[in-house]
Amino acid sequence: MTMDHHEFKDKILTAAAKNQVIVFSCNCIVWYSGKAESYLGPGDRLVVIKADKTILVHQPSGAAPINYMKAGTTVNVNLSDEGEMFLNCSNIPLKDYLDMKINHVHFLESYGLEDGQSIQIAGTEDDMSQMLYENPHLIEEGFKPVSREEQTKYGYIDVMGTDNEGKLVIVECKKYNADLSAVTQLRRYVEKIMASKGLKRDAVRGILASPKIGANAQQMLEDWGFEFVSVRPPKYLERYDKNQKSLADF
Amino acid sequence: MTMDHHEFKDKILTAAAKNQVIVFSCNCIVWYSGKAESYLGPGDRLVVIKADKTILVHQPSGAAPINYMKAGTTVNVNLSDEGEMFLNCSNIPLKDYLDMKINHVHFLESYGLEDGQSIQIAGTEDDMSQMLYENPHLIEEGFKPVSREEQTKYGYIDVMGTDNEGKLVIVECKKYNADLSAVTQLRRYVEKIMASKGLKRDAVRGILASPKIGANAQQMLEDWGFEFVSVRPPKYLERYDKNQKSLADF
DNA sequence: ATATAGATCTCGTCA
DNA sequence: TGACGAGGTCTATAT
Repeated sequence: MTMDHHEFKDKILTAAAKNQVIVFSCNCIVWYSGKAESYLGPGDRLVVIKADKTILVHQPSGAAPINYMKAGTTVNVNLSDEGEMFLNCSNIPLKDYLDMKINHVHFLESYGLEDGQSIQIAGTEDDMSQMLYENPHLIEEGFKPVSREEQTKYGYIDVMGTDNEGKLVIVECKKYNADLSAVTQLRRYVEKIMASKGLKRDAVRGILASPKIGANAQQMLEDWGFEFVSVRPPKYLERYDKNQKSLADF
Repeated sequence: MTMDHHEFKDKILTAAAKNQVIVFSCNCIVWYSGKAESYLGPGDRLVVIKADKTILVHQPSGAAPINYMKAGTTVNVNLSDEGEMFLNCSNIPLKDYLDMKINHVHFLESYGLEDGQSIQIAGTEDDMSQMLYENPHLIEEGFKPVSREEQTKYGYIDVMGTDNEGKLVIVECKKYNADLSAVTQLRRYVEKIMASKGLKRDAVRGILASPKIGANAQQMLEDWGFEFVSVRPPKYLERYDKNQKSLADF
């Protein structure tokens, strides 16, 4: 495909005005200025301009965009007298600027995409805290949950309850590996509760519930008198088989 | 553009075999199973298959992909007897599976992208800690930095030094707003140093250096006897003007 | 491989 | 709008 600069400019501006999703591949140089500044030398990239004017610049490898602009960006194409082409993007409220010198366009497509669907996810930390709330014996025998996802001034405590001696128990759960920040997070909640209820340290138990915990995190947990309970994340829906038998389970 | 299933399958597999970057727009349903499970009902999406077999599924809005697969994924296209088409992606080592029922393809392009460039970024937290190391008066008069980015057993301490009384000072810097986790992070470092050097609490000062700090974080900081120093993130390169005069500065 | 922390994090949620 | 925390975070770096 050959595409001259004027054709590129026309296609971009027309599609952008219609809030189409635009994608093109090109050889380019990229400058960004805003919360940080960056420069990316010449190379081939894939550029996406979304319906909400989110802009993504992707290299041929890697999951994350190498450069991007948030939704609400203004897009312009400018041609210089010397025959150079620039894609100039600005988001004034955010003080973000992204500029590309486009040396060569490999292809360009645009289309009006319609999608009102929201994703449904199972197996999150929220599912895990719900599992613990509904199956308190997974923490220990005698544990009585009182609240879940308590997002008050005490903090966003996953599960709170009492043990068989009536002592307050605060549970922080992690889906995967519990690390140092998980321990400090638990500690922060315990201290908030202590302060707000005027309790002493030995009147509150802190429990970190996760599949596993790192050695350093374990040490810090013990140093602070907290406990670790090994809990597997909730069993997800069965992987649907090749006949899609269980697709309807969603 | 009209494209039948066999043509789609052929184009995908051919381009994937050549490690081209593939992008197509389609109406589809998406299932994911791996670290979690998800379902996304029918809608229009943009799908990218990169040279390293990273796969991204994007909705028309938003910066983040709604589904993705990490590099090294195996891609297949399967046609059912009933005329249905599926893009089946699997990453066996990661136990990740992504499957799409593709109802209609709006467009498809692929191209062999070459890009050996690495991005250059200014204005990161690392730049900020370097600025403080080289301009210690920004912390306070008499501050003498000793180490930077100390990633030893003591932790990843941004800047460490001594004040004009010879007391140990630990600085944690944040580019933007310092929040509760920044305070607990600082606290963790101070405690590690205290423990490793056998120092008492009043022998170590902890300073949080950032442009601003939240009210709750400020309170926690004071509760723990730490200090806040207002520091602006490093001045970036001047925004290049419209004549690209300063582009060569990179 | 694991551990640790930053990120122009993004995204959702709630006061 | 800001604050707070989760994320299939991703990515880079060090051990």
